[in-house]
Amino acid sequence: MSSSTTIRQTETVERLFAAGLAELREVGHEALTIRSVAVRAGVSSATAYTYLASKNHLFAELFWRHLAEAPAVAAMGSRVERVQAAVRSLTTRIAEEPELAAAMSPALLGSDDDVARLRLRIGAEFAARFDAALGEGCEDAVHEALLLAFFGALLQAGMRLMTFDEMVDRLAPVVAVIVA
Amino acid sequence: MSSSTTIRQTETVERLFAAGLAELREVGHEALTIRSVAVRAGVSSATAYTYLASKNHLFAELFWRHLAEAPAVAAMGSRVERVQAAVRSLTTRIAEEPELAAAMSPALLGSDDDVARLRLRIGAEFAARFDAALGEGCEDAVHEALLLAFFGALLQAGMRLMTFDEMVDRLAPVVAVIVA
DNA sequence: TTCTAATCTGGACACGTGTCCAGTTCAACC
DNA sequence: GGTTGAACTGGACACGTGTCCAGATTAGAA
Repeated sequence: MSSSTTIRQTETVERLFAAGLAELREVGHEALTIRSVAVRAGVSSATAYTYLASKNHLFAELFWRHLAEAPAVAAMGSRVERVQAAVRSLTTRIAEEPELAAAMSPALLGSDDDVARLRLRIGAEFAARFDAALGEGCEDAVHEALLLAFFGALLQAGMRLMTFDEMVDRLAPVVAVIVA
Repeated sequence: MSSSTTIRQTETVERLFAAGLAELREVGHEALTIRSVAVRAGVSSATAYTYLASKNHLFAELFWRHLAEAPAVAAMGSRVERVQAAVRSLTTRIAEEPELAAAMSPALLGSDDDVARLRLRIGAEFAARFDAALGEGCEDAVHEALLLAFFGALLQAGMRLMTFDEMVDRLAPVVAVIVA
């Protein structure tokens, strides 16, 4: 695989992800099909399937890319404040793309290898951010509790038991209980 | 709908759920199809679809029925101990049916009305059990934190980031942090 | 026994999924 | 400018989903 062909492939992949996001915003994750994404990207469906293992893989990748852009938070204030800031940064970022947020929960439960890889990365990203916010000398159980509560909130939002916008407010007192 | 016809319908439904569980245990939730469940129940697929809105609905219903059988815990010991006992009761019950546990997470994220109704019931069941274990005079945030952490653990197990068997041990210290 | 109304059947339908492959186009290198 | 090999195409495939409906079966009431 020479470098130039890699460039070509990369362009195709990027076109597919861009088309995927546009399609997702426009028709939602239920109505989106790989083939409709392929059409929008100006590519045959066979090509789409060589880069997108599945709908779940597409959503997981889009979510990961979106999430990675959430701003890091300043290392100032009390421990509780830092953690709350980290939570706020992540949740508001997620809430920016409601359709992506809705698509993400079921997608990340998929059993594709590509999805498995991405959810590890995503989990690690959450853990790293909470780690940074908690700072040195913090019980493992606190870190774990925080992570689980955050995942739980994601799940509840995915189940529509709360909205992604509500997450920030619901999590603030929870963070206080856990970190204090 | 006279009472006798209701009996007939009930029998059909029960046969479907029983066949669903047997099929689930045998081939797993990926390979299971509504039609294979129908065959096993000795019923046409058209009939199956009149009672099972979807695969997700089947899994959600089976999970709910299974969960409701988790033993209630005695109202003795410290608050932390009671909550840990409640968590243990639920998680061990869930772990008894690994395939059902694996099927449940994606299923509960479905958008059918039937699924939505069931997940409310299931969420309420969790909440009620934690409520009973926590007893009087407990901050809302603690209750909320507990519930979110439990949901989070379910999600992580669904994602195969941990096994359902590990849940009990991982949650014990988390409960201690939250309730203490 | 006969009628009636609900239940169940079988099989077709439109649709999406993900796979496959023979054949075409493209970009780079000689 | 031709050759080469990767990337792309188009279109068929087998399969599962969930819907539909005309007709056969069934159970119970008259």
